[in-house]
Amino acid sequence: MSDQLRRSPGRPAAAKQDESLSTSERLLIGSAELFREKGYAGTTTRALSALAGIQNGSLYHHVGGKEDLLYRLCMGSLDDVGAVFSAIAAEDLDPVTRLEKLARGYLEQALNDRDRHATMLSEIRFLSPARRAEVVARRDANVAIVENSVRQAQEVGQVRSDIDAKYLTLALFNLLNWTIFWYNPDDELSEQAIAEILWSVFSLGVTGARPDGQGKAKG
Amino acid sequence: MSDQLRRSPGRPAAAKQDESLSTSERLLIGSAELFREKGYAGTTTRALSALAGIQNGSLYHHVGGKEDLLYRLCMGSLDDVGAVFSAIAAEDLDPVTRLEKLARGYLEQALNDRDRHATMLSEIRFLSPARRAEVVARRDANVAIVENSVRQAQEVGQVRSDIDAKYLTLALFNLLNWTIFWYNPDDELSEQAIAEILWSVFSLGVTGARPDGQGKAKG
DNA sequence: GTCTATAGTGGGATAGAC
DNA sequence: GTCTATCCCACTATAGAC
Repeated sequence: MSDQLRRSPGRPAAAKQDESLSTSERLLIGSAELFREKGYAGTTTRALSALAGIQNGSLYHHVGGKEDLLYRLCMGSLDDVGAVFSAIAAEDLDPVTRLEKLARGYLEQALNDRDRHATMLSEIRFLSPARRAEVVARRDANVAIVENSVRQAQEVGQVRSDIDAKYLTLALFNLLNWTIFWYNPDDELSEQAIAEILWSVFSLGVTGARPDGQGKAKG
Repeated sequence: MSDQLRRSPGRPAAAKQDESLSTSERLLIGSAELFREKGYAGTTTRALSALAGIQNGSLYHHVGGKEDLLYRLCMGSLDDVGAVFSAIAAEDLDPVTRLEKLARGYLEQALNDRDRHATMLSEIRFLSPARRAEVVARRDANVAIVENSVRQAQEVGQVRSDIDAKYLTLALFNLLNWTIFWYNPDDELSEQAIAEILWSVFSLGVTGARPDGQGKAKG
């Protein structure tokens, strides 16, 4: 796994100074930082090289080009999530507990690896069609694991069945994904506290139980 | 209001052909399309000009530069949301009904104006510091209206108080904002059906009521 | 209000020495 | 594995004619 390629949570950009990393590793970490901050199109290979402490020409000894870095970041991020998901899926859990572990595992990965994960979420469109398709397929495989858990939880009656599993899954990822764009580890709440809040809202919202005397405001 | 500057929902890019619009209007609509598709940094002034049916040099008769277009899109989008919010805030509603109307109004705006809204959400970072601060302040004012509604709903006991209004508001915007990036009007579900699902999950998740015999999965 | 032409800059990527 | 030097292209924006 690529644990060592992840910046410590909440640390400022420091790929340049870290002498313990190889140039290729610094390039990967630095590209996640820059792609997140300035976007893929707004990041120059010169800036990437500088952050890794090499000259522009030297970059092409390590990667085929700028798009290579984006591709590796996307696939790496999704592979890490996939590994976490597979481990959870292999456990013997009741569906809603599995769903909770999937959601918490995903958020933990995303928040501890925000540069790479945010890049994966928002810069996929800059990949070539072939690579984009590959990355999207990888992402869809991860989503499918969650959707299956939702469906199983519906089948055993743990989760409301009045909404299709597809849309409950999308709602869950809405809740988790957008967090990456405002979460700040220096703020008052820890990553675990955020996970607690989001799961608390989602799990309650998804069980199908309604408080007396309120019902849908529409009706 | 800038209703006429919005593409019909779900229509493909057509700013170039629409003869009923002025060049400036075509530029604004076209820039939203391109910024959403290729990002601000990935969009060239030549592509913008071409989409509006003029030559590159002519663009500068209408706008000071590329950033102008981004600024106008962001402020326009936020002003429209602000107008909707203000109208709702002026109505005499109980807090949770007001909250529902705010959420539905926001989603309706966002989904009917996806290019501009998505651009506002993801390209703000490319504005100059001064303009970015201005746009962020405008956005925060809109968020504050929702957060106030959440807080009032908590005070009258309509919404759970075990989570700070700030984070319930963030959760709500998580749920709404990310939808823009996957919603497709050509898919099976209408914008109203999506709103129904998301509000259903959020409102239930936020009332604080829990089904018997389940409670928090954490124990 | 639009055109053509172009200034001026900076980009991604390559070549070949060390 | 890194350097310097450079090619070639694309970009934003301007100038001035019509």
